[in-house]
Amino acid sequence: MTDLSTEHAVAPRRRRAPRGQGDRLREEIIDATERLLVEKGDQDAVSIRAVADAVGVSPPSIYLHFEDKNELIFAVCERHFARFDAILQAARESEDDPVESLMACGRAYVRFGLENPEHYRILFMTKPEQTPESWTAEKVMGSAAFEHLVEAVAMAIDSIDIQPRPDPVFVSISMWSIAHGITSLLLTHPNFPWPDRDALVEYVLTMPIRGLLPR
Amino acid sequence: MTDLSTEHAVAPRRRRAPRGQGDRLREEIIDATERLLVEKGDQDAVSIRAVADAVGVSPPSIYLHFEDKNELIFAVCERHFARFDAILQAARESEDDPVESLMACGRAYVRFGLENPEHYRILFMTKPEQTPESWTAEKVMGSAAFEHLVEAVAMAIDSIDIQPRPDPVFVSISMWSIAHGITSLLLTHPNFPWPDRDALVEYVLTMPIRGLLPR
DNA sequence: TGTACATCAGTGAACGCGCGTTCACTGATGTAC
DNA sequence: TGTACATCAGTGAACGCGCGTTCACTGATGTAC
Repeated sequence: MTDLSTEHAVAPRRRRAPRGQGDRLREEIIDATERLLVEKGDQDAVSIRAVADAVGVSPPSIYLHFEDKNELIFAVCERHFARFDAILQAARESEDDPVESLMACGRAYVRFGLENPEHYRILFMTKPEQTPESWTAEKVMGSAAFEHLVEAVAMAIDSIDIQPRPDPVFVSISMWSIAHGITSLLLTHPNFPWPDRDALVEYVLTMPIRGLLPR
Repeated sequence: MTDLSTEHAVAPRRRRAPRGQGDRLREEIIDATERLLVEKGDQDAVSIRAVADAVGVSPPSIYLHFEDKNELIFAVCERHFARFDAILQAARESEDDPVESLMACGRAYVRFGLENPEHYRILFMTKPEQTPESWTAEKVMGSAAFEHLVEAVAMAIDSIDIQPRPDPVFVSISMWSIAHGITSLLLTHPNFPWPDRDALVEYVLTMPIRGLLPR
């Protein structure tokens, strides 16, 4: 470590981008922000100055590429939400049986949250006012991720042929809230004497489906 | 409104407490903090200065009664957690049938969260490091509230006589996580196009119990 | 009944901090002539 | 081939802000004599 008085990592001064490639800095800024977010584990600890230091650039340079801090965080969110969706899709396709496929989604959801706590926090646990503008519910609702979930639920429902056929959107939302419940509690109360984590996840994830089965 | 330049409400300067009743200020401070918390709807917006202004006292006076800000927030938490437990207990006793009694608990839980969003946030949605010291999981786990839940679950289980008898603690935790899931999602995503809220709550709360019933 | 004094419940002013953001600028690089 | 110039990717220094907390203090109130 060669830094003298600063608390956070300071990258060596970055070389200026060649003409016409000013946008390269934009990507570097997003990368650094995401890295900081993970390292510090706290959205509030990620300041414009810290990001600038991590990139090896001066604070005002950030403003060449982002309107304000909000927009920067938003960019990070978008990128990670896409990754989140990709992971869920991969899990879904890993199983042939529709019900198993749905369960795989659920497990992947919880795992994503536990492995990316700070991203999960920003995506799903941040109060509305603190969320970057335009990162609204419509965004989530209209997102590929949510559509994919509804699809998976619909296929599971059809495969076990329940009468009367429940609304896949309603069941999807229930599943989402249940997966979110266990994920967020595990994140906020890591020291709680949880029972076996996998068993718990398995149990609660099964519920919305099992509840639908005929008696 | 007669305040001139300050943003938040400033109480008239408070009259000094008579000899031997210095502790009266302590209660007034907790009251004011709680009021501010609800008004501002943001834990971070509650500053020592704002609290002092709300009470009608100078900032250093706070330190006569609390070690630091952390301890002040902690005091507010404790008080509210007790209230929370009382509400759940009342709900539980409002029904005779054990299963109905448990459901009443669940509904009361969700309602408490929605009606006291900022308190709920502090109690259950704050990251471990931000939580006041000693407001640990052991606190929650050992709390009256949790014991009461386990009791209610055990009674419900026994009343419907499931074989083999599931672990009431395990089921309690599942119920908690499910109630928490729907509560916290409703809080963080108020603009999401939720289906009928009561139906949703009813549906997810039923799950952990229905899942236990014999096929 | 009067007064010196200890105690108690506070206060006023200042500390150092890190923050988001703005402003006027600089200096390397490519281009026109 | 040489040079003036516009453009572009940045920079340095400063702004005002609100924060938690500390320090030396004040002045009303009850008590001892």
